[in-house]
Amino acid sequence: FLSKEEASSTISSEVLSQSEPWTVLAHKKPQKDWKAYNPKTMRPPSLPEGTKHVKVMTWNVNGLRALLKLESFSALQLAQRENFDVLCLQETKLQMKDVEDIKKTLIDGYDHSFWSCSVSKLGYSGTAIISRIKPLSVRYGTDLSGSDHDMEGRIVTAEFDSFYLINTYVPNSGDGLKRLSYRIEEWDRTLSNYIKELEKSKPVILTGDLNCAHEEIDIFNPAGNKRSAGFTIEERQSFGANFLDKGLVDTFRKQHPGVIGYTYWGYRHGGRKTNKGWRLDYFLVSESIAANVHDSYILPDINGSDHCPIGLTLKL
Amino acid sequence: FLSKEEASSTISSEVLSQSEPWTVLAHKKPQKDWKAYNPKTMRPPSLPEGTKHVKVMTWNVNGLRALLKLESFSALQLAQRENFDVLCLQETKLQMKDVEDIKKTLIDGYDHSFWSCSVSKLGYSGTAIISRIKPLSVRYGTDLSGSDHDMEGRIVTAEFDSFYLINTYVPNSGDGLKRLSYRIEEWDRTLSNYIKELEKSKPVILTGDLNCAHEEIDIFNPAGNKRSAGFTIEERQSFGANFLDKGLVDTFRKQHPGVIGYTYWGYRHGGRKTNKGWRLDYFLVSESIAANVHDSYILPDINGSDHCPIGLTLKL
DNA sequence: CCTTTCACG
DNA sequence: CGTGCAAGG
Repeated sequence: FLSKEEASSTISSEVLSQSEPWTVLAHKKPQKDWKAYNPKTMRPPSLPEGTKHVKVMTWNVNGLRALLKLESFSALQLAQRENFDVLCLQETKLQMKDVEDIKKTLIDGYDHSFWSCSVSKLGYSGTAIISRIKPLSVRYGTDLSGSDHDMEGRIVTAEFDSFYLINTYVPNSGDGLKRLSYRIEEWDRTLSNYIKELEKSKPVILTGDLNCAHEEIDIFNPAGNKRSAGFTIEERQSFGANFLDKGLVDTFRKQHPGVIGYTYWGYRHGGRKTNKGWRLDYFLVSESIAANVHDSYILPDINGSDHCPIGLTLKL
Repeated sequence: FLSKEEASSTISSEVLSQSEPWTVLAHKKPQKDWKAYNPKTMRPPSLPEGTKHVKVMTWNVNGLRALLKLESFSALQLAQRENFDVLCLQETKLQMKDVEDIKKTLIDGYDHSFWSCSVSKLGYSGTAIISRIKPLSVRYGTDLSGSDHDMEGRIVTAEFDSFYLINTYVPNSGDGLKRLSYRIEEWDRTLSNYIKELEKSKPVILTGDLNCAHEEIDIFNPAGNKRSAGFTIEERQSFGANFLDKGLVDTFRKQHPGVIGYTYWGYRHGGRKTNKGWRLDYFLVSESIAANVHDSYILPDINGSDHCPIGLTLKL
């Protein structure tokens, strides 16, 4: 993973030029005038040389150790291709005891990494921020007083010069929506309040697996998933009320209105092949920096997890 | 598994001519004048055409579904090569719900199969007898009255014209020998009594994973395993008292005195490569038919489990 | 080491 | 379907 040994290897065409799932129609009957997202045609040209900017990527890896075992995947290639400054991970499924070994595999340059692991359930959840820029400060959990009440390793915040970067893995509402009320009344509200506190000093970038497809355009089968975790009306309204209405901008949607861009395809029904996907992973940014977003993009061709990575280029 | 589709395929040299683990010395300092078993040189010539006989094989497969997934293994090839009449399996790790699907994969000719599955712990233990001869009767468990008290699917008996075939997976005494007293006082004694009852009507063949290396010759490191499950003095004495002293003959040992022939190599320390093995799998037969044994043999070159199959050719 | 179940997604 | 755990051997 970001391995030093492979630092001189070239980018493998096997990994980087896959089949193009985003060309598959999102639904048998595409509604209205929606178009499918295509990163090859819909990404803006690179920023002019010398423009000050930061590149952040975020990825729910669904088990980091399993991802690193795949020969088909080299995070080094990802780093070389995307040249990101900061990488946010969710569902690392690491235990604290694994972290030191994983750190050893990071390539040179990404020397600052911050790992939050579940202490209540081993090998569950887990988030991380890996950066080549040293953050001014790092916080685990949402408790501004400093004591960490996030027992499931779901949130890490890194403070940089001009923004806070919050990386979170929002709790899934679960089978039978058993955890729906916790998700909304505890998690979403607490997170929303935490963001408002941080925004008092600096703009915020909220990223990660927010575990909600906000609108019908964000899911392949809206009608059939009205009571599915991640697309209940409760979660969608909470997403609006706690994040968008509080002044965070959904950067992908702002840049690509009417564009279908999924970031998750369940393993269960071979969803990636048929593009039966969901958009669950986001970059939300404070309104004050929304105009600085140069590109909010999706990399649907990166395999190795049921989610794909997404990226944000922000002019500084 | 014994698949119909492959019925016309030839025996793959990949599977059948492996490296020859039996040529590896059993121990750095082989004791006395023990020799390593070599199936290529130590098996008698085939019986003359037309000699009435039965071929029985037995194998602890350590999870039948996993074995069947291996491309390296085709039970058809085993059937073609060994031409067995009856196959006894242990540690199938099947649930009753799996059995019908597994039966469909049996090749033509082996039309009679009898499956015992653990009902107390799913995916644990489990035995089966697969036969091309239809048995006169079949019994699950050791209760002669017929009701089955074997909750762990450890024993199936098939009655044939001239013998009973008992296939068993003897309980492991466990880490810390937690189950040693159950193993000896309950299992071995009950099994011994059951055999004596059956012998009143017909001779008995007892086969399977008896989970005991009887003598020092039957284990690679006797000194280091005196308190290991399967080589405790209690289990070894029980093996002698309950089976050998009661008139059962250890057919491999009778045919091959002073020969090291292991049937199990733990996965944990790559034991198969270094031949750090145990002889845990047996054919014990009633004295009255011991002279009919033509060959009691081991097939150490068959992979796919931590045990290898063993076979018995019995003249009728 | 390897295969099972189980929880979770 | 796939990851990671835990028990069993």
